[in-house]
Amino acid sequence: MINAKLIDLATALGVSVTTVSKALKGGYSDVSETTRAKVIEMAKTMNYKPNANAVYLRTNETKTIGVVIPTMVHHFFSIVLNGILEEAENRGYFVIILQSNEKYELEKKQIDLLIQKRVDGILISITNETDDFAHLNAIIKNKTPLVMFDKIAKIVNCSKVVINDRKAAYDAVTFLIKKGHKKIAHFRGSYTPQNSIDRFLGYKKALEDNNIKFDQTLVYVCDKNADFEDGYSNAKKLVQDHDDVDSVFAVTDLVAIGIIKYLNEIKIEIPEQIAVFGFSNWFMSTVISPTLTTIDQPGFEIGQRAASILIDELAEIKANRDVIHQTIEIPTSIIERESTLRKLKTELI
Amino acid sequence: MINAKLIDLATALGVSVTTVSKALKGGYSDVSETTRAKVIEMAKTMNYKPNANAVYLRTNETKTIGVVIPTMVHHFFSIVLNGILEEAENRGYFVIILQSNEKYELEKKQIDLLIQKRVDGILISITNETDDFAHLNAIIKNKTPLVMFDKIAKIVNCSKVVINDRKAAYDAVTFLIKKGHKKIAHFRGSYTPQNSIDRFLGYKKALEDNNIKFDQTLVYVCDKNADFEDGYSNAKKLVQDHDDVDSVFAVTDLVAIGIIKYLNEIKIEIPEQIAVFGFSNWFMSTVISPTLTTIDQPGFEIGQRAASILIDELAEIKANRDVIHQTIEIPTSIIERESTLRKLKTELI
DNA sequence: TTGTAAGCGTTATCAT
DNA sequence: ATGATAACGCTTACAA
Repeated sequence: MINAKLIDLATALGVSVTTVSKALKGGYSDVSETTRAKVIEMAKTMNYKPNANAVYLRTNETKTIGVVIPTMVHHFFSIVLNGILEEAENRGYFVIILQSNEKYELEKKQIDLLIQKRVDGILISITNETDDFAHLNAIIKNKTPLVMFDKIAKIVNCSKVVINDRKAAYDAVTFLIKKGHKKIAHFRGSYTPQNSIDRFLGYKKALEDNNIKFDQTLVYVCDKNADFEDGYSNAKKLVQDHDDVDSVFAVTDLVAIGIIKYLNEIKIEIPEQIAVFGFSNWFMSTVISPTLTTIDQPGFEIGQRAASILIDELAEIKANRDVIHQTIEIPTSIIERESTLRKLKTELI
Repeated sequence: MINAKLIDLATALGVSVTTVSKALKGGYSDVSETTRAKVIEMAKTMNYKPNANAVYLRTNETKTIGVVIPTMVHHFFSIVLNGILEEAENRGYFVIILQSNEKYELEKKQIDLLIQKRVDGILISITNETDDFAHLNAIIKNKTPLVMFDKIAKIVNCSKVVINDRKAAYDAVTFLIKKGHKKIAHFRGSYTPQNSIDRFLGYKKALEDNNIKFDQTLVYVCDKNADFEDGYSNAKKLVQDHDDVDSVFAVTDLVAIGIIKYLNEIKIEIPEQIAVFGFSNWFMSTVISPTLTTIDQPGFEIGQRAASILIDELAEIKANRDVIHQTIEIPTSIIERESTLRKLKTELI
């Protein structure tokens, strides 16, 4: 038998569809315990599973949230997704995940698909390309709650979950300065994404606040993809251009690992000659030699909070209450490992 | 306006719902080109998006496939998912992704949810725990096509996409033997998963075929999670137990990287003293020092083929043709890197 | 306590 | 070439 429906249970038991429906949902005072028990029993033996699509048509709820991210082949995003999935599951929501592959056009298309599915709400981390937000505003106008996380657009009127990239970068560079580093290079991301800009600004501010003159030639742009290759090739340039550089703050762990790889190859000692500081705390950072000092960017919590806020807003709307958008900043922290100079230990050795 | 529907377009244009529906779908000969153009125009201005749930109720198709995997925070699975997403998108299907977190009970629950959503078909890679397949057989009985990939159960009657783990392992160990290694340890996965068993059997067979006596004490079980920690701690044991071991074949890159990490720490040279061979070709393998020789397990293709077969079967069923299940073996290959002895290069240096 | 019937948005059959 | 209408599976207001 293919997918039993309410009427199948009803005829099998000789009662009405209404009774079956009420019995299964529970919370109705007007169905006797005995019939209720019988219905539930029968549902189990006939392996009844409610048809979510039909349910939606009546209730206007799909109990589904849609997620659009640039890519899932990315440690950070896969952790974020985990946070989203856990929160959604705990609160009885499905999750549909779509990738934008860092393409604006695809992002638009994916949102369209989610709307066709009539998801109850949408979580999004936008692409680096995205600079027109009409498709996001359309979602909001459509009364579908939207929560942005990680890669957000400040201008869009919705709740957001972010980290403070500027502060985190500031802390990282200050940490290097405190350790005695003076000539600190920065491998930045490309010019458009907000977090790339913010990390750069944090770097610059930390230098200024510590009376170190900002030197544009110490800034290298990783605009390919802010990945391993970028780090590797720019590290090559760096040591050619500046033989006296004593540390690098990289926009991403992947870039930092590219740097480490190159420095290892040409036998420059890390951190004794050049210290390296990453960003994100990917698993890989614990595995590379030397292990990488980095900023922990708590992906799981970001995902969880984003989902939680979205589902809260859904509840508010259902209860006909006003939704107040909020922007949550998840705190980051420095994870100190081998790739930065640890004065004490070095002195002991 | 919240989500325009057919009737909104119809009243706006002064035509019937039927006409609008036909015009939008296309392929109907009985609607004039002029009205058709008008309808499409109006659909655009009113931002009409069909309600997928309502469509399903009529067509019995959700154009959605469900995917259940142990975890997505895993390079291999995230690549597989990419393959699935690409194929599904090209062929006009949605994808709902659920995680089982390696828990049998959760796997069952996730399948239930997919059935409630009335997905057209299901792709699954089962958990290591799963040894009862009633929930999978129920899907099949339910006439929902099922395709298993990577972690499969031979006994379940459906199409499958796999790699030949035994052969791949056999090739890996043969490769080591050809390079002159004689005392080859194996860090295997736990006892239940089929691919862990198969890789072990391939290892054993390669030894036998090359007249190397199988030594049980050279086999270490990574049963925690077949992860980095397992590799690291077992490497410690290995060098204590066998000071003359000359190579290790690891069940997974992650385990291999744990080994490399430990050997690096105690200054054992790789590959000169001990060669290391991984399995899966994770990105990390290209980044670790020395880079890791491994088996390339083409995740993208696995995902793509699995999705393709599933969607093909959907089409067969729709056309009322018989479905013939197939088992596809995606070929693997050896990726040679620094962690195994390369006779020529070493001699040159 | 139980049942009848309308309606959700769409498609498809049958008239016009 | 266009439209009226039934049907998909479910929930719920209302009736019995």
